Amino acid sequence: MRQKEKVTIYDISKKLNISAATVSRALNDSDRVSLKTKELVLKTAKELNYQQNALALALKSGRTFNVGVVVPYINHTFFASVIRGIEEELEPKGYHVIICQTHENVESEAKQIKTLLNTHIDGIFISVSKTTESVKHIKEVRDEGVPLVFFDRKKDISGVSSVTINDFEGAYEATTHLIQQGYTNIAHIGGDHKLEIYKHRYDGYIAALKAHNLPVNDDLLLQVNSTVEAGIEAVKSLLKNNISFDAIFSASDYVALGSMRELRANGFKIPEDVGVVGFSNEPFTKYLERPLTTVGQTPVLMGQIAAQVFLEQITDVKKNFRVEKKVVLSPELYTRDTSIKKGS
Amino acid sequence: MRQKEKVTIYDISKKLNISAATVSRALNDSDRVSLKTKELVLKTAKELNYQQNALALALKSGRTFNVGVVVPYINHTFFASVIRGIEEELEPKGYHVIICQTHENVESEAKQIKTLLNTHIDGIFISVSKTTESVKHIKEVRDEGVPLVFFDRKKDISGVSSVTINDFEGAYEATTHLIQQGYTNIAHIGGDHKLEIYKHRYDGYIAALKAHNLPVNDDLLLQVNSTVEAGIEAVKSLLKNNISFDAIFSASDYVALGSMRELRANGFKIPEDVGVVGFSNEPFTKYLERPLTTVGQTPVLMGQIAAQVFLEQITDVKKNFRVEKKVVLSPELYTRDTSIKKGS
DNA sequence: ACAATTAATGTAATCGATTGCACGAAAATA
DNA sequence: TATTTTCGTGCAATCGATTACATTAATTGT
Repeated sequence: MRQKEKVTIYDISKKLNISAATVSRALNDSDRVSLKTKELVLKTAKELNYQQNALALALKSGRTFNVGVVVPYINHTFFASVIRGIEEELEPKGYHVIICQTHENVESEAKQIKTLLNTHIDGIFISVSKTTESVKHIKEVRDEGVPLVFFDRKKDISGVSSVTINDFEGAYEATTHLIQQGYTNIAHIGGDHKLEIYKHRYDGYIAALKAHNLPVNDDLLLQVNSTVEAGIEAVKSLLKNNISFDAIFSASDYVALGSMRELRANGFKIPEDVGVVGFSNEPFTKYLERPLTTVGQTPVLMGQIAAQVFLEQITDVKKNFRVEKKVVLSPELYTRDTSIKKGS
Repeated sequence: MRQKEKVTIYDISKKLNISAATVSRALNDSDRVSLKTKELVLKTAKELNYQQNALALALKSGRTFNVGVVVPYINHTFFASVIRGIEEELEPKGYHVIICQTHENVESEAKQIKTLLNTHIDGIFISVSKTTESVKHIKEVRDEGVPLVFFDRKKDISGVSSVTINDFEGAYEATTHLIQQGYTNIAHIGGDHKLEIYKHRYDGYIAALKAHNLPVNDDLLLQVNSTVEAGIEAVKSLLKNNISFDAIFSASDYVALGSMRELRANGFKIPEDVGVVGFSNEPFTKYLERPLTTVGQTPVLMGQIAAQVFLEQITDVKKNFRVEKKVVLSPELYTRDTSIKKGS
């Protein structure tokens, strides 16, 4: 029941009357050890239930086989799925994933990164928080020579790779879909443009309107947080100001959900009176009484690719040169109830 | 841009022409170092931007200040909130939380635990997976002398502490609430009794029926997975078999959601025709068109308390004795639309 | 049969920090 | 002034594994 004494290579070496160096070489399958001793060592290692001490190895080699993933919230399906993708790709290679959440707070983000560096992780995957403006803490990672890969929410830093989706395209398609359904007065409830993704979604929305010769009405443009409450408030404010609209393209499923709730509370029918499209394909969107049309982002794939980029990176570092890789994935529109006009 | 050479205590010792031992003692504020050298060391440490090498320290001391949290899914709000609670409590003490998910798979669970042990974490928090029957991998943790704390989903192992909620009480209250609303034919869609929590919820349901002199009808008892799909299937099966019921107490919000969907698809009105109560107070329950009555579990508090139990444990281990602590929290019923009969 | 290879193993330093023990110097005591 | 404490510091071992270099033993060639 008490602390089990750990078996070391010295225990094996003593038992076999050979040096620890030979044991180490045998365990690492070096060709400078006779087959006989190799087998002997392996056998006794198994007998004594030897487990390599990861800390000692890490101290010596500088590699921990741990990578860090930094996300705003782990309970957002999107991020959880990306993490899943990273895990799937890296676990077979012996890596372990350390997950950190920032709760959309830069200070927390900087702190988490610092802790990760201090834990000597071999690489960092990050989707920056909304409040992140200064990228000093991120540049530090790069300058320490630790591979860093952005996913989804990135910042432009030279020498740093990223995997994102084409938010512009997703927004363009979503908006175009609404237009094709006959909606002409489409509001856009987006997010803070400090985050590239929201800027791109906004741009896609605008481009789609222009491509179909629809006017851009500033009254129909809002920037809010990605929460149900914010969606409720957004619609309240539109209604209060007597701004007319017949559709909402939201940059967030949560906001879309809140919007719909408030619209219904005010007697609007969806999609008859107002069409709604969200963004992210959160699982709940599929299970609503009226399933929500939304833009899906292939997050698992994003994680897998981010992991691959990391793996390339570390082999490149060995070769002593560094590539900056920017991968952009294509989103997919899930057309469901909230945007299909009955008449059409 | 290249690997920044890390500053060690030897760099400081060289610069000041003193031994590394003195530097170490100065940095640790030992009383065996003169105030003068202490200040000098601290100053140069800051100048050179010295960062203690966590790996070396861990190798020497045996403590990493990392704890592992093992959960089925990180994107379930309940688990994410527990993790949040653990973080809140442990971060100020210098601990870092490593999060692992098992996807409800025992093999994965055993593997994650093995990796955690190999990473030399200082403690493990775990909510076991549904498929976990053998607890060999968990006993190993205890036998290695690593503090382990169960939360929510536990197994009975002597010498291991746990923090759970009173599932019996939650289920009893939920069922009683339905009865008081006038429902008399209450189905229970629960989960696999291999998990204590589902057994307890079942027991609470039965106890409430008996306490109100209602018969227990085996036809109204189902065990399914905690998914929307399973909820749909469950209702389908009830309807197909012509089993009459006027309420559903589900042990999962997801199942409740699926049930409601299928009920509405078949023309049933909620709560008029059928009352529904879920379990967990998932965020979406609040935002449904008809908000769902459900049992809340104070997950953040659960995490905080689990962390406190861990902290007590490690001080106790130092004192060389071990307490087995079982904390049980009280759930809270959130009464919302789906169980309030208009008439009443 | 003896020198030259080659193969197998051992020695010791290293990664960075901590700590028991020893030693010299200064301070306190007699 | 002589002697004992106390104080500050250094030396060296330790945590566990790896690896350059040295050394011994075995094998080959001539």
